[in-house]
Amino acid sequence: MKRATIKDIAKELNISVGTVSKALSEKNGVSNEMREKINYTAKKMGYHVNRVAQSLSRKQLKIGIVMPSLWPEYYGCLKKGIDKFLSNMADYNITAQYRFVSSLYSSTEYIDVLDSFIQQKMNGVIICPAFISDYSDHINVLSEKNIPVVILGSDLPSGNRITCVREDSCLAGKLAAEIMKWIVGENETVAVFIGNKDMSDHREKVNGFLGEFCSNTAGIVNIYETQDDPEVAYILTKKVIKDNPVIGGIYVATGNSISVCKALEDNNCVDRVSIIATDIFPELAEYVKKGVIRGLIFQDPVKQGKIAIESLYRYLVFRDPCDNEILIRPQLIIRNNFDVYYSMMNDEHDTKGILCSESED
Amino acid sequence: MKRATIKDIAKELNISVGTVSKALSEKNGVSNEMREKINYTAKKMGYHVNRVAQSLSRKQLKIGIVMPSLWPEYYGCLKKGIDKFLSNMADYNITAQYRFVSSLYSSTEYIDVLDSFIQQKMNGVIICPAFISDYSDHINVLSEKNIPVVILGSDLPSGNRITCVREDSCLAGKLAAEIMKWIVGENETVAVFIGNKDMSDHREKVNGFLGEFCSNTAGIVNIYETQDDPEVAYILTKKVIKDNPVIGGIYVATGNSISVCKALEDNNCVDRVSIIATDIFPELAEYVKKGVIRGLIFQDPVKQGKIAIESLYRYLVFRDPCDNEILIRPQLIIRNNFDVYYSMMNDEHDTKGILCSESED
DNA sequence: CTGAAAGCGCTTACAG
DNA sequence: CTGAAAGCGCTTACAG
Repeated sequence: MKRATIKDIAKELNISVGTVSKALSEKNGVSNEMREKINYTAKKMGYHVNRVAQSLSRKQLKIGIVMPSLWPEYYGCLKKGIDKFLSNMADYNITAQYRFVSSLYSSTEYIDVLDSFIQQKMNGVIICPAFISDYSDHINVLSEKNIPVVILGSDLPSGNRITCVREDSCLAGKLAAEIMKWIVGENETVAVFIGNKDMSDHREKVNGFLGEFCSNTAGIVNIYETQDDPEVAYILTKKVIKDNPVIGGIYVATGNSISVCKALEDNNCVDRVSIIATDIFPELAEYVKKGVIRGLIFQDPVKQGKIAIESLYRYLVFRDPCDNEILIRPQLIIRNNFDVYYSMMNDEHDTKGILCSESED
Repeated sequence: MKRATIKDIAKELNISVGTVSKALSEKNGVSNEMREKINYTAKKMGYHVNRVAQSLSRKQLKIGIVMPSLWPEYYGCLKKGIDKFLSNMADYNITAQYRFVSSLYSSTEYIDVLDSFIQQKMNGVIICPAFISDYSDHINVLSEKNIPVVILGSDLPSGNRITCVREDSCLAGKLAAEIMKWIVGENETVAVFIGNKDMSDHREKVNGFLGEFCSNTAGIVNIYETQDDPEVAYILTKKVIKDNPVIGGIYVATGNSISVCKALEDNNCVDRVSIIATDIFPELAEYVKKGVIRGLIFQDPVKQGKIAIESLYRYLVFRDPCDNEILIRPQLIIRNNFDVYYSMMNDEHDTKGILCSESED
């Protein structure tokens, strides 16, 4: 009935609990022979470490986190997820230090921060990459020093990390396409707006969308880059609806849906063209209600942050192996459930202590 | 920097930690004067109890759970959610006892179980109601003995419970209707299948659906009872498609979607009639792929179970207040994301320890 | 390499 | 009503 403890193992083998503890947590200072005996007995007795007792007694875990200070709408959500985990785990003897880099295009800042994390003997590190990313060597330095690294938000081309947590972009594109097919007429065309064709997750969304949308129809699709600039998105929308008289829908796979909606309104096209948007912003509510935006693909960045630090914690404390990549599944939002998701995002009381995980299972 | 502990409070007031502990956990045996001084000082020092230390030292929490043994597809999911929480919280010194009642229509079995829970001095109780429910007096007996009760799955008409965790049926109906409007043609009619018109959550789904579907169209809708019987659902479908030559969709708000799909196939109507189904079953996969089922409203019963026991635990240990009712928001599933949800449900490795909650926030 | 001891922050019988 | 002490299951300097 009662679970076996290290005390039970120690008694069984007539040794001290300290030795058992050291062996089981893979520390040095135990002979191989002893270690094997202990592991064998632990397995035999069905021993599982008690995490509660463990976190009460071990010394504090130090996590370093680095992210851009720009784009708070996005990176702020990742941070919110991390903070949420941290506050839930406040009793678990874990502490985190944020460092913010000011440029999206420079990697020297990242390198400096990473160095300081090494000097501070952080137990683990989370990196939210910006655009340019040629510091994979430095990630390898961390991993050589046995400091595990989790990449969060979007992946890096290389570097030795334990996992990368990001959205399932391809599925996002597919879902958008599946809905789009229901909404647009048979002979209408469709446009896709993304930020940048060179970014892998943007490309994945497009590929997902095209694969699904064109699967059993002859849907004609054009792809446009907004550079994640609202003004570009506005002008582009105007141009697209002028150039394509039979356009029926736009999939805005990036954050500029508000400008797109405005442009549609200003040109009296809201009845003709439907929008599938990405993620939730306060300003979207109005367009969702009006039916200009017919659906949203929500890629829960808060959840991404939560999962990232949870994975790191589990790796550090339980030596839990990580999948090479953790993809967060996008959620489908339409008019009627917009409110619940929206209030979920803004709810302050959701910071109250929470116990049991929503790791993607 | 370091958080205040009861030791700090005791030192500050020159008293023993035992007294501080007793006062803070609202136990007897502390003078009012002392209690107030301690509470004041605790607040002043920003004290928060360390839940980790607490659960290591307190005696084991005993939870009693009673549910029907019938309908394992449904109640089994609620149980799975509870079990998931329990396994995540295995180190938290908490134990549960399940009791199963064999009839959906008798309340004497419930009363017997509840009595035995009282005798066993359970710290808290979870009740999953069946159909007949005239044991609210007994729920009040529990609450008089300071045994908190959580109702799970569907609510009871009365009785003093701390909360009830169930699906948001009205929203489920609304979502089904919003999608249905996209799918069916302007002049087509629609049918709704529910289990029983007398059950409040079934009625709520219908009301949600009607309110949304008829809002800005002249959609004609007929409501049918399947009695949750696959054969009835099959016959009914046959009848409905015969009687309504222009029917375009059926919202199956109950668990019989497989029979409905079969009936459509057997009568060569899959191209004419689209289904919006409820919840995920293995047998649905085929019909989702084929496009017979165009959308599913998933009301995560596993999550309901998880949230129910989490709420009870939090109430017991932290005295966290509960909302009178906790409604789980339904998720929208279409062809492209069916697989992720399906695998999520069946995944065994998701029972591995998990830390941080998905309580509805 | 191994062990004895102190400690993490709390609760809980048991004395006084 | 209050306090001293043992204990929950583990880790970690420190001796030997």
